[in-house]
Amino acid sequence: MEKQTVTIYDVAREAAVSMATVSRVVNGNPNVKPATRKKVLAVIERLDYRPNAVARGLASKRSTTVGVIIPDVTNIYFASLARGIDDIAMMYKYNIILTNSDDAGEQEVNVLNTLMAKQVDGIIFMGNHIDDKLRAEFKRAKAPVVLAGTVDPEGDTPSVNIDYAAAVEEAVTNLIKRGHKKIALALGSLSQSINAEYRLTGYKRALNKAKLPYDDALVYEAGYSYDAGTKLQPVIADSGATAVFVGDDEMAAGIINASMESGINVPNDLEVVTSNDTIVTQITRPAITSITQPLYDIGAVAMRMLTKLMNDKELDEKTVTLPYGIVRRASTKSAD
Amino acid sequence: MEKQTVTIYDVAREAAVSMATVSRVVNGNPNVKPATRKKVLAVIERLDYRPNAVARGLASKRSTTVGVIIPDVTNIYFASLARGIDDIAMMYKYNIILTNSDDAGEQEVNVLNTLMAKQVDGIIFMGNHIDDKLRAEFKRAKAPVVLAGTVDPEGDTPSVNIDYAAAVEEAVTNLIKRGHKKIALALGSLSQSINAEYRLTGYKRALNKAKLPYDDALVYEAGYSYDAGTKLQPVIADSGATAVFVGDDEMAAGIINASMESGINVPNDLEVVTSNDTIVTQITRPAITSITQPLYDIGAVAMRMLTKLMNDKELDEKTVTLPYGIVRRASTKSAD
DNA sequence: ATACTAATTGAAATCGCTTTCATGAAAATA
DNA sequence: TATTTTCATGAAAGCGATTTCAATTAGTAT
Repeated sequence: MEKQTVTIYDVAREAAVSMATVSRVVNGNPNVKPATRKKVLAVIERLDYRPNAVARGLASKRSTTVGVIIPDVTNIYFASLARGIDDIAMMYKYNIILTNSDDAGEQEVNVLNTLMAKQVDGIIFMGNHIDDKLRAEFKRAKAPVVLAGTVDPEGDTPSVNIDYAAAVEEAVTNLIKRGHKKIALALGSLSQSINAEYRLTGYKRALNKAKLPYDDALVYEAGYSYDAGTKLQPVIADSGATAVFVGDDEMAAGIINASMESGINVPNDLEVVTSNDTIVTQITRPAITSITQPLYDIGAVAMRMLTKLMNDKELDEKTVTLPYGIVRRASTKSAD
Repeated sequence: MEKQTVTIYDVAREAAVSMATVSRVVNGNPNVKPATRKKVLAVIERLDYRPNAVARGLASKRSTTVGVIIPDVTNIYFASLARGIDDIAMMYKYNIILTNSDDAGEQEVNVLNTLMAKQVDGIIFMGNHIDDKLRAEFKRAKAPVVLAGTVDPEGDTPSVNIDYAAAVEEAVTNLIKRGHKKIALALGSLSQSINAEYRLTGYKRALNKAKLPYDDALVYEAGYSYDAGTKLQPVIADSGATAVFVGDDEMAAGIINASMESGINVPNDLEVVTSNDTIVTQITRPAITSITQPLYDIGAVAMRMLTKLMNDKELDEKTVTLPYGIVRRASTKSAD
């Protein structure tokens, strides 16, 4: 009792025209006499004909589908970018094949390959690190790739980001201005270039400018999770740091809650600044001062760039840097 | 300078076999002499041949792609389900076309149709409400549909859920046991059946059992967001309720924070219980007592059911009800 | 009317793969 | 050794569209 599918051929027959003509009206090709168009449209309506996108993809070599590689959908930061991506994609009539990579290099390469096999017209990649293997795959891919919220120090792949180094530098400088001498830096893995080459750089620049010594021991590599934050807190407390810049909001929440519970007051004993301005920063008590990023827009702009690339248009700029901000909340003392 | 694509035909020629044979080795068909297989594999390797999934899909009428309709990826609850879905999908070699519907009926129907046009082999639907139109589309679709974390009172569509009514009943009963007489119920729209027909039912059952009067005025329809919670809090405070059951974690967080800030102590003046046990429940202070749901598993099980359906197998049970729990945290006083 | 250009159509080739069916070769049975 | 079966393989017909190119019609200017 398989449901019967109506094909372009059925429409052509019923409307007494050729498949070519049906194809034209379906695709809005103007070279069709209005009367013919009307007739075909009527048959399409009557037969409830829906073009088969797969057949169309094979014939036209365009799938109107783009691949999106994301470390983990349940990560609000990346999910927010994904939302921006999908909205713009939908606006341009593209669909999204979404796959989680867990930030694992091997998995990323795999996923990239299955996406290419599915003939996606383009790819948006999100991740915390890009290694040579991945870069090689990007080059090899015949579909354009755009990075969203993802840095590649090599910079040959188009990307959309904020200036992480500058943002961290500014945030840390604010802390320094308020008199802090020992400022901890709580990040994810330093093997990820966003940490090693951007956040750490911004941190060091701020110290340098203020002629404060850089101390390795104040830089922590932990996971990007609430639990990682709670576990890291005692270590930070022992270090004697009076402020901490954190690379992830949930981790910051963990640090704050663990601090308060062990009698360390935030912000009086420890000021905390975080990176992503997700809803988490508003939920904690105290709420968390944070770098603000136009998350949705990072995704949206990346997708816009990709549509250009997919239509063989030139990009105005290969590396788009969106503005960031800093919003002060209760986890830091009032400025100056 | 278009990159040249290697087709099955090229491989066949180079290996001096027919396309059929190449197809067989690519698909792991056992009817190929080992020597031949080896030879073909070598050519595939040398030419770096990758089967075109679109062509394959057209020929075989299976796209190894499933559509996933989600209200909003940035909603942790649904994103968690999506993660479970994707992991299992990947395990079975399926890819996910993910689209946001914003819970809007019209958009849901649209999306469903473009998914069908893309020839997805199956669909997983998540949403807060299913109306007749949508149900009709499900029937019309020739691909199987499974609901994840989504109730349909009509119950003809296979689905995976927890027993929301029972969970709410238990949670509210716990509150009643601790002496509460006026318990507020903060939900999303009552036009959504999960609220109107399940949560509200569970709430009423608990009251009934305890012979407490049901009062319309204690049931609130708000949005599922942090801000909705902060806005709703003063209203709840005015109602004289001493406890509240909330349908969404972020909303619960808003209620808690607003309460504490206006001098209403949680749990002493107001006990709060929420529904989804997302990370938010651990981040707030006090942390929130919550119904626990196996979010990841709901998605995973739904995807497993879908794979069966896609392979024309019978389902053991059409409606799967996974176990829920209740985890006590600081937003309620210690039981009994 | 006549010739010429522009606007509409249709025929047929493709897109890259799967799959059925026929066939020759090799293995098993008599 | 003759006869069946079983294995491996290839030829070719789709799958359901797009797209090129030629043919036909309609329009417009002599």
